[in-house]
Amino acid sequence: MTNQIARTPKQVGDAIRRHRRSQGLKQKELGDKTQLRQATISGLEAGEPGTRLRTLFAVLTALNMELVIRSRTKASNDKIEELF
Amino acid sequence: MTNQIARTPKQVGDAIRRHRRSQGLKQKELGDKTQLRQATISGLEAGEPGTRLRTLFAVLTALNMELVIRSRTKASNDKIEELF
DNA sequence: GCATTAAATACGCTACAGCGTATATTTACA
DNA sequence: TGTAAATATACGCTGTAGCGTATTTAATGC
Repeated sequence: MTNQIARTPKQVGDAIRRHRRSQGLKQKELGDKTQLRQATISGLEAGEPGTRLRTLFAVLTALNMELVIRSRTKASNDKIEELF
Repeated sequence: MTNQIARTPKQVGDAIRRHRRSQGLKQKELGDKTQLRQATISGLEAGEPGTRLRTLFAVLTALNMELVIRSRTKASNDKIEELF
């Protein structure tokens, strides 16, 4: 499944890059959709911790993605999610 | 279940506030754990879109939380998660 | 290999997060 | 209802994200 756990900005960037590429988009094209520069997308995907939530959600929305916020104590749920 | 979907900074703030309170923590105490000011926690929980990922993850870590990044196309999964 | 396209990096600039400190406001409860 | 605790807000300051623009470096295809 395409669900990515993220505990660091780097992991957020990796997940976004995967999703962007799976949709056949270039950083520049994603930048056009979000009113952000190609350089800004680059920074987000690189996991720059100074990236703002405004930027993150602009990109998530453009990629039709969302976050789930949860406790780290999720062993049982994780196992069941493997079914998908 | 305590899983919160977030598509906006505001929803992130709401989820964090819920988790903080469920752990019996004050904003000041959470600030002490994360080296952030009580005012900064206040802003994050209010959903200020300029909040940095550095700040978000400092708080998520202190609260023993994590993010899941996924596609919005999750109807079937969502239903099954209701079992928990 | 070489050309082309994509991604990373650079520079000066403006905007604003987060800081320390302090106060105002709201919430809780005796 | 009054008072203490919790949260929101203010002010001046420093650091840095994101901007436009441009270039460098890396990846892709012929």
